[in-house]
Amino acid sequence: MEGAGETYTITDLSRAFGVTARTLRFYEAEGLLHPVRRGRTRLYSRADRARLAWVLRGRAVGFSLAEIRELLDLYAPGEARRPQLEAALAKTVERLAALRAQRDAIDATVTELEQFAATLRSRLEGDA
Amino acid sequence: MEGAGETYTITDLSRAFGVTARTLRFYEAEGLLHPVRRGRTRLYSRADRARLAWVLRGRAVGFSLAEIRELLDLYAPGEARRPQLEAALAKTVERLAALRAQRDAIDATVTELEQFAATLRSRLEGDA
DNA sequence: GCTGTTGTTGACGCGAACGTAAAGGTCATA
DNA sequence: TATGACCTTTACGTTCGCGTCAACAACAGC
Repeated sequence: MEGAGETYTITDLSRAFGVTARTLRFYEAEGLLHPVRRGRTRLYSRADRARLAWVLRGRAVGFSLAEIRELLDLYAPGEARRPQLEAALAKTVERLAALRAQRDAIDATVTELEQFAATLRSRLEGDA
Repeated sequence: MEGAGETYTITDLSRAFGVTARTLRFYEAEGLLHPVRRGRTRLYSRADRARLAWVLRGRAVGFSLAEIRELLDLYAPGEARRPQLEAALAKTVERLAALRAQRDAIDATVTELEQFAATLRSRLEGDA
């Protein structure tokens, strides 16, 4: 019974998520992560791990780091007054709409690529 | 009965698609569009229009311009020999897999954001 | 004590996707 | 003819998301 849950070094996390240490330091500089320090070295908590997972998924779906930071800040209100809750809800709804639109665009592209693949296959067969 | 179908000026197209003329010239320099010239000024055909639509949708779903150019080139084979058809098919299948993965990531994020929105709403209601 | 591994903070570099002048051609219209 | 609208090329500037040294500290093992 030492402290409060596991901690991770920067290489632990970088390996676990397939990013470089540089990336993690950059994310910290951009306000996306806030690891504590033991001396000078960074110690990442499980909360930091979860935040990182969020960051990477956000990035994968096309959010900019600035947008991701916004969303993360909405997630960690601390003390949340009504107008801020409303603002958070509004922004969240906004993001949802954008994400759904993006998914629709992807679906449309997938459909077209599937058709293209089908014509390619038929041309290959007819050539056999 | 003049020529072969409508043509568009650079501002026609930029307005129609909500991009700047600079963007269209840039896409041409990158080999994504190939408008003909009347004198020095660019004339875009309906085929160019369709290509542009493809480019913008590709960009919206996260493709780089280089990837988009690849796909466009696959679409316009001219004379297609078997190994090139096979290569085109392979790349297309690859893109499809990537797109489906991205869509899944988006779905997961949408789900989480919906839950977050729900908790925000309940906190706002309980506060009423 | 030396080497190696892992960590740190700058600071400069880079590719992608354009933005933004700068300097000028062409055409219509007043 | 000159004023403006629209087009051109050339070329440097900018933002984002890191990569890549450089120079140093801290600790482990031989």
